[in-house]
Amino acid sequence: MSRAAQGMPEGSSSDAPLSSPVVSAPSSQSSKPPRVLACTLCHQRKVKCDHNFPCSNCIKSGAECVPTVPARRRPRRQIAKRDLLKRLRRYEELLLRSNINFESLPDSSSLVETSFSTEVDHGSDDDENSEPVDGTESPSPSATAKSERGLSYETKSFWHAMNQSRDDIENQSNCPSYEDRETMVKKAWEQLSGDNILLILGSRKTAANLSHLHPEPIQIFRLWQVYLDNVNPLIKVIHPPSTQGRIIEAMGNLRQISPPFEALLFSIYSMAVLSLSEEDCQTFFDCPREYLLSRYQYGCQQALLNSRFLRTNDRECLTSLFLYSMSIGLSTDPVTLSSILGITHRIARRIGIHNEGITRKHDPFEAEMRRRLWWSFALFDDRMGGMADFKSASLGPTWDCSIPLNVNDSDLWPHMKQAPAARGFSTDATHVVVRAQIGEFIRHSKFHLDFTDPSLHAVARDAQRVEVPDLAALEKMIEEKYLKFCDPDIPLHFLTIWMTRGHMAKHRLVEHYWKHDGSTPNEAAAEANVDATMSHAFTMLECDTKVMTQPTTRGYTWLYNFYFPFPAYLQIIKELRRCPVGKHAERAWGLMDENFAARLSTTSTYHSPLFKVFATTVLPAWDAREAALKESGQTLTPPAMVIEVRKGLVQMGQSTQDGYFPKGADQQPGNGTNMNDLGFSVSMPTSLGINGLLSEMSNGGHGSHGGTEAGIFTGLFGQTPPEEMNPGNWPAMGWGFGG
DNA sequence: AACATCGGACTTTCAAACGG
DNA sequence: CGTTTGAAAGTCCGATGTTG
Repeated sequence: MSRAAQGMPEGSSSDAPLSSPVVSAPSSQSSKPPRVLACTLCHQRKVKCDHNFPCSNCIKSGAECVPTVPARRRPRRQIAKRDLLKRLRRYEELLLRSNINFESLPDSSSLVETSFSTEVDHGSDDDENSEPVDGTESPSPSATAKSERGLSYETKSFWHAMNQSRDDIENQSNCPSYEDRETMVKKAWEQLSGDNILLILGSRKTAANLSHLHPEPIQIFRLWQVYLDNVNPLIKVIHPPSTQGRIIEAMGNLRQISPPFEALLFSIYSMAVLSLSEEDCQTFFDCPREYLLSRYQYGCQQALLNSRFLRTNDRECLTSLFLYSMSIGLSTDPVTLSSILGITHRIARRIGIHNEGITRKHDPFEAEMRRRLWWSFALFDDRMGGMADFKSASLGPTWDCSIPLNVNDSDLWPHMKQAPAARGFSTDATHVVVRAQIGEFIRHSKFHLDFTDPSLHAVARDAQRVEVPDLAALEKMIEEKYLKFCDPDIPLHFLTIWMTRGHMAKHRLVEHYWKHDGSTPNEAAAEANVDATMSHAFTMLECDTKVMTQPTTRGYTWLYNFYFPFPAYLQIIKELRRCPVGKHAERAWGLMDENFAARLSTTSTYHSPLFKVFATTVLPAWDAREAALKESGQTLTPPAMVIEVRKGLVQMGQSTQDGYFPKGADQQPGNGTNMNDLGFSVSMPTSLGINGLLSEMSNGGHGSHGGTEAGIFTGLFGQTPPEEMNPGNWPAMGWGFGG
């Protein structure tokens, strides 16, 4: 056995890899060739690595060869010294007891204490994320802030409470304070778990070098520009003026980026690619969109692992996790995504970005970025929760994070002393502020809570702002305070105007269902109900079509792919089945046809279970209309939507004569479908197709009905045989559609 | 038989201690 | 400030287990 060769990086000399060599001693200025570490897989498997990239082992096993970055060297442990001194003191005691004379060390007991403190200091040595506790971990008790509504949402500190009752004896001793103990306990947990807790995105013992996954500098800049154009205006979780310089700096040395910032970079790339079309990706990057997306999402995963994101206190790391979650949103199912968002939610709450009391302890810039992140997260989480039939998503009354300020990016700067005043006109942040305003109302509203968690009514009552008593008042306020200042010629403003109006219509529709459970006193009232619901549904479709057909807002559709207006379709189809040639029919078919053309007609695939559900919802309504008109001797040309849908069914190998609900249509295991291709926005396993669509209905708007109606629709359809999905049966199945 | 896992012997690195 | 020390980091052999 040639042990002499062990530990020698054999590939480190002439045959060093062309890319991704890892320098283990960056501080060294010597001309020594950089040390190349074994790749993560060889390291983990404890086998000889040839130090090439990719290495022969990885090539052989078909694994991705990920170079290792050297672990941060931990300071030496002081514990041995402490043990020695402790032991020495014990032996001295024994000598004393045995009446043996000896020369004692001067005050060895104090030395023990000293070294104990030293040990505490070194306890957290290796945690890259153990950045200074910035007030987020253990809020000072004196600062238990009351929110502007008089309610305190900040929790008491158990450790501090213990400290309050500390007796004098303990005060006099050299015992660490309870706050110190809290830190010690936390650090001990970190030491105990090491890096083996990285269970979510995989686990590895060593950090990976990701420099080879970054695009070329010019492409980094292009992706950043795409992010600024398409993504940032809709969520505002990154502050461009202060981030751009850091990106340029990072481009200079991609190997020295801090893990959280690297995660942020990859999340920016991922979101930028998400917002681009296939053609754009080919034109700008000469690569398939799918390839770019998975490459940068993989980079983001690895960077998050390097950042130890599960233990992070870093707002930017959390931002990366949020953006990463969004970027996978269109290619995974809502249940999985909702679970991942659950982790994000837990981290966010641990950091305290939902809590105004904690947020206000930060400088105005950081506080504002925390609010923007929380609101974007809460709205998205709520949307995904709704689609996953998870009723207790983020949008509830149990937190007090303020609405982001309506300010321009140039009004904010890191370490600013005074928070900027909100502008009285439209700004860079208007879109997110309007979304938050609606979310703020919805999360306290009775109809929302009745559909999510009625036990929170008392909390909502205490916190509800009186100045916005109902949806009509909210709509008026939003129109006058924000939309009035929007210029429809500016794409973002155009989007803000029409999406807001569409979402308001959706909330009115939901509220209507909540108020009117189907029992109407007379014919006239029933007619008025139908008129109202149809009017809301029409508005939803009109607004959605406006946005989806506007070429200048094409870059923004990535977000609104999550919001297919299925509630409108269901409401309209239900009414058309009831009354195929009624007063609403003409307009209804026209609007659905236009919306279908804007949302779905470009699809080339008809193999989705969601398409089947859509088809089997629409076609019976058209057949009913045809039959009714035939009776009166009229003939009709079917709208393009009906022709397309029929064509799609034929392509699927299903004849309409076989019935609209082919056997097992929704029961094929593992038949995942990317609904983005259909404009439905999510990919989901077949078995989730119906619920997903239903939650689309439940949540077709603003992401404000987390789990609201989803459960109701699931209750209606979740376990029912396909035949019972006939919209004609809806009213009989427990939920009042007003019929 | 081929491949994967992992204990542990061994080497390398470098922060801290030491000594002049 | 150069040298020494020794703990931490890194390498990978070879025994053993698993799989096809």
